[in-house]
Amino acid sequence: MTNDKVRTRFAPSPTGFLHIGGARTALFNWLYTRRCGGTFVLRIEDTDQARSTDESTRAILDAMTWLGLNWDEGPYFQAERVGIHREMVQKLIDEGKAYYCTCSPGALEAKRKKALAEGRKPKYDGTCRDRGLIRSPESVVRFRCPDVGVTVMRDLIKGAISFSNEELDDLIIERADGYPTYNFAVVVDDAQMGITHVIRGDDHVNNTPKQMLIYEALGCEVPLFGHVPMILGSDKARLSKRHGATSVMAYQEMGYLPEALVNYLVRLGWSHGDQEIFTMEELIRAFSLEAVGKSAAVFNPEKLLWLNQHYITTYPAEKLVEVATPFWERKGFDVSDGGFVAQAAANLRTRSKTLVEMADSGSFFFREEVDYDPEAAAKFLTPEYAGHLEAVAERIPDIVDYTKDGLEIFLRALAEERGTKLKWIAQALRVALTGKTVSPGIDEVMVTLGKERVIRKIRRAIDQIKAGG
RNA sequence: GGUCCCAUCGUCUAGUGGUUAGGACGCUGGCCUCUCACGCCGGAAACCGGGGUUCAAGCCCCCGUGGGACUACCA
Repeated sequence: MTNDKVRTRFAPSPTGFLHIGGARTALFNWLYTRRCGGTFVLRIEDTDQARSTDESTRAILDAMTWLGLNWDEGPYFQAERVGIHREMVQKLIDEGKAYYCTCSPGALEAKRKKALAEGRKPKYDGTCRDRGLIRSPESVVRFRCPDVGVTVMRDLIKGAISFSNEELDDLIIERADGYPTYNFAVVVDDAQMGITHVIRGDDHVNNTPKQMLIYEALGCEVPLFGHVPMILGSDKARLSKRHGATSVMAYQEMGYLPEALVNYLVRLGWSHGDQEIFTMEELIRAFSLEAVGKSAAVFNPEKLLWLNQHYITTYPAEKLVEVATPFWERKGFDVSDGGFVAQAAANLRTRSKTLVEMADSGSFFFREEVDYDPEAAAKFLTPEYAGHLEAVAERIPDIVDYTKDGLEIFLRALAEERGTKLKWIAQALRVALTGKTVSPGIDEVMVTLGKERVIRKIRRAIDQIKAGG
């Protein structure tokens, strides 16, 4: 499978953030390339001067970096390459394979509408095809498409697809402003950059025959194509903002781990037997385009959440601290004690689906004053439990084995001594220490908080009981 | 409208002519248990329809139906 001649590319247009669909396309390209030991090129398709922004370019690069999708060449900027594009346009004109056209957009639009209304196909009628026009300020350049014959694409994912050339249009390859259009620029750039495998979204399938014809007209070798299926929203419509977050970086902000997103995305449309969890190394070894499915997939946030929780619970401790810290910092907490943050994260990891959730549910670790949940307090911060709390606070200084196991033994013994059950003491303590009836194991919480903080919190809870009467 | 693509549990999918149609998320019953999670054991849940081909079809062929993409001087 190793083939270091393989050259792939990811070519986003910088008109917005990197979205989920683009990320998966980039991921498939990346995996395929790494699997082959080839070269992954990044090219920014910014020929649409009006919509492209530097901010978008930076956001796309950031997102790819966050996901771990490094590129070997680039980023190249398509707009900087217009010289080459124009040269190639001129070459086609000189060879009679392209021609100037002065049909106005308005006239074209009218013809399209009329054709549609009459049930005919809205195809360029070839008005300027043989007029032998020369360049003028309002002229565009059209590619002369053969009107007979068949173009067949052997897609790496979808298999052979054939198109009858008769259906193809004399598409515009250079606009009146002198900039190339997508279908032309992409061919010139891919050819010139020696791209061997074009892996992209399957919304490009219908563009492919036109592009293949341009490769041939240019005298360039046609690359191999692999069209990956779209990602849909829950209503089966193409994934968009109204289905929720679609920007990759939005997931970082919501407390997702890049490993989770990568793992989720790769399984959308690709599978390897029954395996659900993959490391990057495993993916690189197992990935293949043949195993990519042909049908569109619906984005399922629940499964992403499950994977995220899986990665949070299994992340190496040091990395977990690293990614979790900013979320507490953002809430204004003191995160200077790395060991303390690490313990808090360790206590919370199995019960957090996202880092945001982890930061929220673990706020009590960082707050001196406990925020008592009214219902919890009403139930457990009562005179009935004050004695238990008092006993715990009094005995803590003398506990030698202040560990999870040691505390469990201590609390059980105390419960027996006081003629109650562990659960009642645990719940009262839980509310005293965390303010809630739901938290990590009470012994773990006590260990993480440390004797002093625990005693202070218990005292404050007792005061609260006395005050509340 | 035309061209092209697609079709197994609600969702992601395994399956390449003979399977009790498997796994995962979610849902759900139970166990574990100081709460909540985690974990473990169990359950409900699918081959879009109709014709062929074949001894045998989820798998092959045809026709429907449904969904999607494209049909720009956007990419």
